[in-house]
Amino acid sequence: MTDQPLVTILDDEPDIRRLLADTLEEAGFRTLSFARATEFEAALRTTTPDVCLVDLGLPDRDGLSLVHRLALEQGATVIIISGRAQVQDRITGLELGADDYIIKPFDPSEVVARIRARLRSSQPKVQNRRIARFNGWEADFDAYTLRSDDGTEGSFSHAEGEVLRMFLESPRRLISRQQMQETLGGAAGESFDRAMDVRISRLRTKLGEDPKNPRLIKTIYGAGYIFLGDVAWS
Amino acid sequence: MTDQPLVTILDDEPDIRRLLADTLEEAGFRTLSFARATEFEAALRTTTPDVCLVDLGLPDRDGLSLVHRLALEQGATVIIISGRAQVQDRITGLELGADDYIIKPFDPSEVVARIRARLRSSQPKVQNRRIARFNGWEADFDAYTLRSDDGTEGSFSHAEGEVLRMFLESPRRLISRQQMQETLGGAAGESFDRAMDVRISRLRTKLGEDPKNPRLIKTIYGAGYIFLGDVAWS
DNA sequence: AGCGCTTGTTACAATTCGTAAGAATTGGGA
DNA sequence: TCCCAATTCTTACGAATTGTAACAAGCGCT
Repeated sequence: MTDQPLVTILDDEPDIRRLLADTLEEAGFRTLSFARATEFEAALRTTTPDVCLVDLGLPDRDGLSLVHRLALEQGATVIIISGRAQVQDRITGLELGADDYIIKPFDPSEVVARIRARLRSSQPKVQNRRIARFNGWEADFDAYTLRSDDGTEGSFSHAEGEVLRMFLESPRRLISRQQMQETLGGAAGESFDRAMDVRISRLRTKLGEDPKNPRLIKTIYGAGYIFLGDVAWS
Repeated sequence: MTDQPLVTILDDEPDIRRLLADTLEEAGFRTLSFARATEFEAALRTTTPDVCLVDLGLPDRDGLSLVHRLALEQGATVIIISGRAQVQDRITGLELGADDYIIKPFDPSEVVARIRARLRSSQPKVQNRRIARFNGWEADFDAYTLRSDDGTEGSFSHAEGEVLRMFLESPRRLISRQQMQETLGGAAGESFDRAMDVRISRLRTKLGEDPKNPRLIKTIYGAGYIFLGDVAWS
């Protein structure tokens, strides 16, 4: 799959084959179409498709046993396309090893989307770091680090991170004290609200805020806090 | 994961939650149910579900952005359950990273079958992968050796390897102390062992970590540990 | 038994974080 | 404008959590 992914189409109706092939190629896939299972199986000996679309109810073979062999024994990714819409049909199809089950009549765009979903899940999952950039700062919520554009690098604790995350998730929006306590798990502690202040105070210090004139975390007297900043998550 | 797969259910309707939980548990899954996205996200910091069922149209958050963060950024397996049956809804859901899209009203048995299909496709990762490379290190779990790119070569013990493997199998994920005790055979209800700390301390030493500023194994006070590193198994 | 390696336990140092207390700030009314 | 009470900020301290060195127990090998 170094190039474009290869999708095979196995269906006895020429119209369906053509519709699928056109849509998929337009979406950037290579396709190979087959009308009969025997042809398809012959081709499998020389090619390894990334996804196999298989129509059930083929004339020359029991579709389900084909799916079973393909999926469970050969480890291929199989999507069933079938006119049989009963729940029981879908369940047996999936239990025989199919990765998805699409009902006719289908929307070609949805087929594309479902193929992409399958390809995605077979890719090695690269976990992105949860990083937020704002006003000259970069907060890494996996590494618990806070880097400034001027080079200073520090770290924040878990409790500080919870507060910072709340701010960064809803910038330029008033966050009431009570709201904070609820989301930050202060279920039992009644005097937890003082702790909140301390967390914010410590966070302000780490962000280099001027106590007289905070630019990022502003206090709204009697209402809560508001975080001013242009946040971009990545 | 070693035990039965864990499925999380996020839906604001209690009846749906109960229906899904009952069916899934009867089918042999462990389940965790949540009514609101914030609770669910809080739990995600300490647990790693195998499959997440997410209802769109939650009151307290935009469901699609949640799916996006879950699926593409955190690499979770997400199945959307939604009352919105339009093709376009399904396509956007899938393109945002969902692995499947089930329409309400659904048949619980089909949900089970689709969950199984997802688990099946993520199975091959538990194969004979015994060598991991990460951030200039190479850990061989057959030879119990640890090689660094700069040439130094050492070995690690079985106990150290257990911890290291846990980290390498879920990088950038918070691993709670309790979770470690459970998977590493420690009996529950035991007086809290400091043994885990010592294992980690020794592992840190072997990885050449700076005690003041660990780069790979970070401690989250009151929560657990997190392993930062780009892991590639072979 | 003797040796080396691994692993758990203990003890003490370091860090985190809530609480308390007093200082500072805000907003409304005299 | 000035004053006062409510609210918020900051600092210090202590309990809980975690790091790590030192010691001891267990195991395999010769």
